[in-house]
Amino acid sequence: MQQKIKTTLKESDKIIPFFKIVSNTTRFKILCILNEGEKRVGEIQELLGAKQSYVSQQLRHLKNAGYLSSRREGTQIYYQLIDKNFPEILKSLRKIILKK
Amino acid sequence: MQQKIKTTLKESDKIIPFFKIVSNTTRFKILCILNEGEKRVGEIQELLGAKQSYVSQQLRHLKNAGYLSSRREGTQIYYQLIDKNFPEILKSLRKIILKK
DNA sequence: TAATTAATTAACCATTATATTAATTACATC
DNA sequence: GATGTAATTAATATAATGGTTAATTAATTA
Repeated sequence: MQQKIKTTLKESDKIIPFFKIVSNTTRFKILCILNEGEKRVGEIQELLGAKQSYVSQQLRHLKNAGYLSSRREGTQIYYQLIDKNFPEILKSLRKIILKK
Repeated sequence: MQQKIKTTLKESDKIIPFFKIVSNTTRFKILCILNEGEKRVGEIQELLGAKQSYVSQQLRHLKNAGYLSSRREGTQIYYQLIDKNFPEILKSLRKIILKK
């Protein structure tokens, strides 16, 4: 059993970075929004009711962490979710925490 | 679809507090340790290799948030997990993130 | 090429989180 | 009641986050 604990503690290094990313409200919501499909920065900003510059900062953060990719179209930039785990995790957490 | 996003954004208030708790390495590890069964503060401290006072602070934090309960036995205090969701969430995340 | 729009980046400040050290409480034993 | 041990609490210093405003880049259009 003590061995089982040690194994779990080692694994935590792979799980905690995910928690650090999604423990920020804005970042978590961005992931939820993009989980429904690609969006422009302006659309995300509008849905969140947040400052554009702050949304942009968090988008960059999420992109650097490997959760998002982006493409430019004229003056607008579209972001999309590239993480394979997030949709599954969200689905699973909704089921457990919200009983849905 | 836009409606679906709004629903998810509202729900996030119920999910994010969990992330804030477990995004701290010490707190997450404490939950993992206690997931295997009740433990004394000293045992937890030893498994983590952390300062006793810091472990104690995080135990209080987790207790205040409703994740733990405690009982005294002589000079020692035993903590145990009372959250029903955590074990299930951990199991689920291990499966998704670690493919186990 | 000046003006406009969309988005990013930089600079900054307030708040919160992390972690340490010192002081305190609570119990047990001599 | 003095001593020792286990744990908590208080006080504090430092690092990290959250969030704002202002400046900058990049593309578009008059």
